[in-house]
Amino acid sequence: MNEFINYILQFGNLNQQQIDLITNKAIEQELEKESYFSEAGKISRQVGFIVEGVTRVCYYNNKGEEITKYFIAENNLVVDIESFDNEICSSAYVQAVTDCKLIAFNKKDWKELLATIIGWDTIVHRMISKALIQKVERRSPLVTEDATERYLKFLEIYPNIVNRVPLSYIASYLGITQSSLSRIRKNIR
Amino acid sequence: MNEFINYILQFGNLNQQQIDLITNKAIEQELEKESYFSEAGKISRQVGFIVEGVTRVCYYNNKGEEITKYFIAENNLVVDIESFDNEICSSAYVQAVTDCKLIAFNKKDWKELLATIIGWDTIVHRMISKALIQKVERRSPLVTEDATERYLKFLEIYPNIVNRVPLSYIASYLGITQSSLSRIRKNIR
DNA sequence: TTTGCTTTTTGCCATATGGCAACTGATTTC
DNA sequence: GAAATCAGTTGCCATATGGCAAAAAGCAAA
Repeated sequence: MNEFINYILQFGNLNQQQIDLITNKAIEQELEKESYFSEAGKISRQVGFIVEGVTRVCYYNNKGEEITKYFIAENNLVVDIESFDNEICSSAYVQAVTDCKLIAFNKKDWKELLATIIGWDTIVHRMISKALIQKVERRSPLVTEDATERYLKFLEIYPNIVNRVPLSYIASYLGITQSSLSRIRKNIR
Repeated sequence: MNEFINYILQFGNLNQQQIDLITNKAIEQELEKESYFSEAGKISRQVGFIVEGVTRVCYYNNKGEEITKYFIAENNLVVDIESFDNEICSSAYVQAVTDCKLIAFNKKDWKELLATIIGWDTIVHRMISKALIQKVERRSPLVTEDATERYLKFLEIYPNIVNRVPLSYIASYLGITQSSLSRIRKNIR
């Protein structure tokens, strides 16, 4: 739980009482490898924070290929914000890539906290904005770079997850085939 | 100005008095083709809304190539939110691709509005979030598709700007060379 | 119209990546 | 320990895209 408190305090100040309110609503949750935190076609009803493990957001393109849109590892929020906020169906899956431990809030509690704690909405907006900006900044450069550079960039951005996720997931994140990625890795060493 | 009012009212309600407050702070501004709304290395100090014209956000990669990160056309906010909010230097240019008319707010006025108008902060957060989500959703699929599909997707997303921007900008947006894009266009017809 | 300038198209060849299938190596299951 | 399974690697060849330079087309100024 400390990790989460530290995380949110990066974005604004809260007193102990407020922190306790938040902590009381938090549900510790385990997510088994391969299982889903939220699914395409359903409305996302939880906000999560990853304490341990790696997840990914993925979807299927019109050729039926599974595409990894991004990875989310420890100490990050995990929420399909568009689905959660607007109560519309999600278009992507959030899947545990390894066994995960998370802290989660259901929608009712989350709303209650927003209504109760002065300044919590600002903190939330900052957290969400930062996460969204990060997604753009990470994904965008991939479009214009060749496969090797993309992979190197992936290593920079996610230094701790290369050895924890299947090659095929990384390949689909980078927009190349698994074979190509395998060859690229050989050439880098 | 009406376009802007309609735009913000999509994200929440405001009474006439509040709208007037906003309108009074708004500065109508023209931006000549090729000139910059904000520049890399500087802190962005304005929030803009495009009434007419097309802009793009671009930067230079480590090979010195100019990359178009995205286009922003009429009826959209234009702001480097990370730079504006956190007062850090921007890493990208916002450039007029055609002559533009915009409505702009300087930082002081913008802050004043946020402090004065109840609910304005929520509206702003919604506008920004939506814009950010849109950026992710538009840019992300490009990574995994081939050049022709990217171009078709570009046409869908930006139906009204193909003929208003140089081919080279579109090519750099799609992460392909201008020659390739030219050939792709030939094949599509 | 002519001239000059910019943008777009095209040709030629090189190279990166894809597609597919076989192979290897590690891990699990019986 | 043998067999099955799964993830990753490799080989072979096809194809898309890049790099570069020249040609063509479009556009604006004189």
